[in-house]
Amino acid sequence: MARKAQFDIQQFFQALGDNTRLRLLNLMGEQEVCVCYFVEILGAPQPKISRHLAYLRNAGIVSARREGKWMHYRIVMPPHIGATQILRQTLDWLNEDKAMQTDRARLAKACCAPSKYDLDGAPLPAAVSAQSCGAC
Amino acid sequence: MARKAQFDIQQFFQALGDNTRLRLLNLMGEQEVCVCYFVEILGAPQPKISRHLAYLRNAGIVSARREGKWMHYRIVMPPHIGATQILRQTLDWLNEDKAMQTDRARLAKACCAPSKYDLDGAPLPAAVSAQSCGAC
DNA sequence: GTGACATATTCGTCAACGTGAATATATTCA
DNA sequence: TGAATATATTCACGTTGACGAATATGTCAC
Repeated sequence: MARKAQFDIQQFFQALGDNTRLRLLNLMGEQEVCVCYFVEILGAPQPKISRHLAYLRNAGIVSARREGKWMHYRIVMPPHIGATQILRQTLDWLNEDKAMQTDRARLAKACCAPSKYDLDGAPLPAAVSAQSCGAC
Repeated sequence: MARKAQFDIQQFFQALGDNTRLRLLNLMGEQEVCVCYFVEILGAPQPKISRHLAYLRNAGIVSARREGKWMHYRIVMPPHIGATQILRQTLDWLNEDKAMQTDRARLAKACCAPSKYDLDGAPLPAAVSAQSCGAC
């Protein structure tokens, strides 16, 4: 018993109906991102980020992976192809938004920026570590 | 001043995050539908239907047209193409749901069914009146 | 005008959500 | 073991949303 709940349309859209969560999804895009970058880039208190990530996880939209002290979150495409397409469409939509572009730009150069959260040693997002980060 | 507010992503998804509203959108599909059919088919109190329709209207997803005593609602595709595609995708998704199919089937034959709301004389949905409703 | 009908709005209540502050848990290092 | 760091959870509070019940508005027929 206590089976994993079936994917819920209503819950899916509710999860997308918050700007903070949209910003998180926008930053994840196709890559895995460490929580500390969310905190740094959104400039929001860490518990707030954590709660929204838990909400997304509970809705089945993201999954988490622990790596030492750090937690990595990534988007997991829904089991339903329609939902997957909607999610991709949404990410494309966010791509066009000015503020969202700024967020992504800040993530791209986060490996160079000092921060109050001290990201030295924090795991880099996949896309950043894959390239050599020319800005450094 | 008091310009029409810009289309809001967050509000858009919030509007989709309720099952009653999803049922309403599913019934509208591409056609215009009279409120009395919503009340009849959803089997919900009329004020509840009206409030959800107002919510959708406020989010810019549907528009209303008065025809005598009756109000017709229809989906109005959002000004942003990405939102339009998401909305279409959502309608396709709903199309696959069993309960949503039942709702649409009941709308299709609503012109034949007697009802406590007495739909005699109520305006028929466009798709129903266009065809000759073979079931009658 | 009055009455009947279709729809919209208001009111009160309750649950869900978003938030900051504080605290708890988990992991690593010494 | 204990300290330091990263993340999660809890608590209290204000806001929003969904709801049933009651009421208001708008339109038509007479």
